[in-house]
Amino acid sequence: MVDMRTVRGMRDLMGDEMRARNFLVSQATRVFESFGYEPLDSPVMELWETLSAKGGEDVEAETFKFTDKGAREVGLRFDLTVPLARIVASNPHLRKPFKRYAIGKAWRYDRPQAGRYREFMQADVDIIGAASPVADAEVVLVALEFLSRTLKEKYIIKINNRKVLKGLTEVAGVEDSLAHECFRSIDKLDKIGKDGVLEELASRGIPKDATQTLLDALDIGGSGNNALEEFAELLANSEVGKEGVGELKVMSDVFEEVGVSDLIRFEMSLARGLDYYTGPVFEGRFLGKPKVGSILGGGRYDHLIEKFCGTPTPATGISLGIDRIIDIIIAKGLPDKLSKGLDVFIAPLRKNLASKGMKVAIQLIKEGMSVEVGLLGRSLGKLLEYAESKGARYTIIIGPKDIEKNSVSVRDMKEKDTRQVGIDEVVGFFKNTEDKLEW
RNA sequence: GCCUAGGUGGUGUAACGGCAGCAUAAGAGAUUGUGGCUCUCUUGACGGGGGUUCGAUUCCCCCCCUGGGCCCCA
Repeated sequence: MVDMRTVRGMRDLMGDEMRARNFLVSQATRVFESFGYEPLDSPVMELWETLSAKGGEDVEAETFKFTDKGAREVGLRFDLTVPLARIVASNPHLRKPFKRYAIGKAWRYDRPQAGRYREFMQADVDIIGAASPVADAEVVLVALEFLSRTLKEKYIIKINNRKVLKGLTEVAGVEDSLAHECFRSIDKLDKIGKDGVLEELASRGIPKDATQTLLDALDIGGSGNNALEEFAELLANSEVGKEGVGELKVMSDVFEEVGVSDLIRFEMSLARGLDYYTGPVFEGRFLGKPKVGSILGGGRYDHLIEKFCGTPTPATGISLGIDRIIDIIIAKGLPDKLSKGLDVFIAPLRKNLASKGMKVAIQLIKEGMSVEVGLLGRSLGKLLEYAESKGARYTIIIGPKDIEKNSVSVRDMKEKDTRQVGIDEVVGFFKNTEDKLEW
């Protein structure tokens, strides 16, 4: 027997899970196109040199990296942003702003846990060449629109700014060399609480007189401009801090105007990944039952493209974690319309009547209906049972007696009512009952 | 990579150092033209490898996988 397991951390998507993913991908595509983003795809594999451009030893540890048969060092992409940066850098004449979306798989050599897979799908929008925080606000609005159509409730997007965090360390008197250690600790607030952060800060060598300022800052947060006023107050003596707050203010004004402020929280404890972001950062959370970690993340990365081509290029973007959202949607129970079954099942009662069945099926399919023809030559009872299990609204029975009369039997599976319909009038029959078919 | 709890048919579970049982799903039939009930039958499991033992699914060790935590989350 062949070993039939999947590779660690990777999964097959069947039935409802795949229906959920198709739904999410189609919704994401629709939303992205609505906002004027252009589709883009790129190889799942990149040269190792490209993937490592972001720097950091951790990248290597968490990448599927190997040597191909031509002795090239390659790896599976760990996000959709690095490939984008490569493409933008190698196409310097793209008209700006370049707004593109990409939906595809990425791979990370992580330890698998609930909601954390080694192969997962991301849906990404990015804006290249726009330095204004309005661009940052836009990608957040794209994500909000997607969430309102899919999860509908119980979600929030947290926002902060790397410049605000930098300012915070200045105000608190933390050395630059410890700044990243510091961010890493306070980012864990949700997970380990204030006391935990305090311990973390101490163990990472943050001076005691600095920790009080940092801890107080963790309380700052909320929706709308009021929270930002507190940010500004705290960072009054930091130029970079004030700059960061100013950017958030621009974003906040957009959210106020659009009327989505209650879905946004500005939080000083949000840091996200290191090295990579230069300005606003975002993270989305689902507040309901299955805890799956962040469901989206993103931010501004104004220096990444420069690393490839030397040309300073502002950029911002956001990534939706499709696999985690699949898990949420499955747990919530799939909406009926996603699991909607067949419009019509066709039950030939003799094998030699299958061709008649196919003929009728094709006619209905051309009308846009979903139709399946029974292929196993089972008894009528079994065929009806199967039709029911596939959610068929109607079953068309084709047996010798029907053919004698040049007709078929159309059974309404809900009403359990069967009537004779001429074999050439089937399409017309369903056109007239079209309003009954709730598509 | 580290710590920790687990792993029995597709799914959910039971038992035991000595025949691995139940439920459900799936397939066939009772019923070769009108389903969902019922009845009968069938298929299908001890994650893998080593050790202790007359005998291991059970006890021990290693590995793999899953969940939780840590590290990390580009």
